[in-house]
Amino acid sequence: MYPESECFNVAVDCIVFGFDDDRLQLLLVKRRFDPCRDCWSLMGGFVGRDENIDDAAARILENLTGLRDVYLEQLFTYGEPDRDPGGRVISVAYYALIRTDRLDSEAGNRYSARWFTFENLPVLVFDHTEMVDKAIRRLRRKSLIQPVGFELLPEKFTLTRLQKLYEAIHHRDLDKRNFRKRILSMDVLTRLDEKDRVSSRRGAWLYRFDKDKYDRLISGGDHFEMK
Amino acid sequence: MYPESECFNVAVDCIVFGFDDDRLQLLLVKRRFDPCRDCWSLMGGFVGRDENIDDAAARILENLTGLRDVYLEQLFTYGEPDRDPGGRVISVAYYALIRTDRLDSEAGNRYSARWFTFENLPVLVFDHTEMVDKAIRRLRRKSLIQPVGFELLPEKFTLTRLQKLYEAIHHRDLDKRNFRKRILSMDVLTRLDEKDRVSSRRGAWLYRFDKDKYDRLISGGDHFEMK
DNA sequence: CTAAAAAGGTGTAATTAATACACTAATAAT
DNA sequence: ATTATTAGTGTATTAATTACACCTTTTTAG
Repeated sequence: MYPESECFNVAVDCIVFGFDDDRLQLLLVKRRFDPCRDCWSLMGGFVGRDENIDDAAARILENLTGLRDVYLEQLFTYGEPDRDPGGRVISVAYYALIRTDRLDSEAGNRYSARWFTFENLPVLVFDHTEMVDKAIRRLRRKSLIQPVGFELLPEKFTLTRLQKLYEAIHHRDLDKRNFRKRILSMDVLTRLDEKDRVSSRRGAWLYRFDKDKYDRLISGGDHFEMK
Repeated sequence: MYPESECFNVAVDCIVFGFDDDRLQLLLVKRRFDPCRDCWSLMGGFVGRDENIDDAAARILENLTGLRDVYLEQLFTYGEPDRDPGGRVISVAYYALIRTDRLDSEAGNRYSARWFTFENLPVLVFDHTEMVDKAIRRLRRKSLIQPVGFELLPEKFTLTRLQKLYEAIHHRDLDKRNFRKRILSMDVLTRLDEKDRVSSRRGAWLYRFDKDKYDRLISGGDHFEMK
């Protein structure tokens, strides 16, 4: 500890994205303590004494969702002196991409967690709306150049569903043929010998993201790119 | 202050980019205190009690360079528990783009500051090399989609010099005609009635970046893009 | 049993953007 | 007057992106 220097509470806040009902969703909790008790908020918590910040984010997320090994990326650090009326807290925001089908709803209940679509976001405490805003912009950019979208889908998915995901993230319609042409031409998916018959009478092929193929793409000097 | 929570020293480290001699340069300081006294390091300092983190970065940068109103962008927060052997410090890294011609060399001397090219970087303390690495990647990406490059040039510059800057940032040669075509087609530069005769017998037109034109470009729904 | 409904799946032509490329112009120094 | 040096300019080729429409498969309802 450098004694001549000031000392701050450091927290982590998690922007938790999910994909359900063909919409991008956000998992929010109701604060259980003052200030702003009962307001909607991002899931957060304090960093521990000897804890790495990434680990703190993962711990807090596991607490909320019951999930480990989730895609988690540091977003930005918020440090306005008066951002939290309860005292000065410097907060490192992370965003997470989770598969809603894996969610442990038990865990969520403890925190009165609820999914919200982006069209329906409630007012959030402090600067959390700003955090969400930055997170969605980051996700949009990132999803174009890295295969992060798959983190939001179940292991097996149809191309239509993948397209709906990109449409939800970017909030615009895509052409079916061009979309398929592009994603298939990169050769990062494996088609399974299995069809999904839930959303279609005819049945649609199921695919999974193939990390090995992706690694080969990259080491060949190419990029993942979904413009 | 949330008393149940831990408390951390929070610092800021600045990755300071300059452009001189047709090369991208980095301003480093020699640490004047332990641990790692006399090692090369990024310029850093602690955040003050009621100080906004951006302001802390600006203060530290002004201390080093004598410059205000410098382009400064938060990069990433580093919080490994043992990243600083002198004690746990969470550091918010910023990168700055400065015009080397405006630099107050007096200020720099106080910190034994020196410019280094990227081919010649010394070993840096702690995780500072990682910070630099992230900063250059961010600058590369950012310079393609926002007009941040101009922050590294004097007010007035020739197109050749602007091209050299992009070449230095991206570390690859660009085609002169294609480069000019592109930058001029966006109409964000104003050509002055003035020529630079330092680097050429014939003289080259001087230009300046025109914020108004840029704003018009953006509000017209277009983007700055130097692919 | 056949018609209708609903999603799956496919290819090509037109347009636009990116790239490659080489000479003349102006001026200062010799 | 010649040479050396950087400035400045346009076009043709190639590659990438976009726009666009029909047939297939299967279930359900009449």
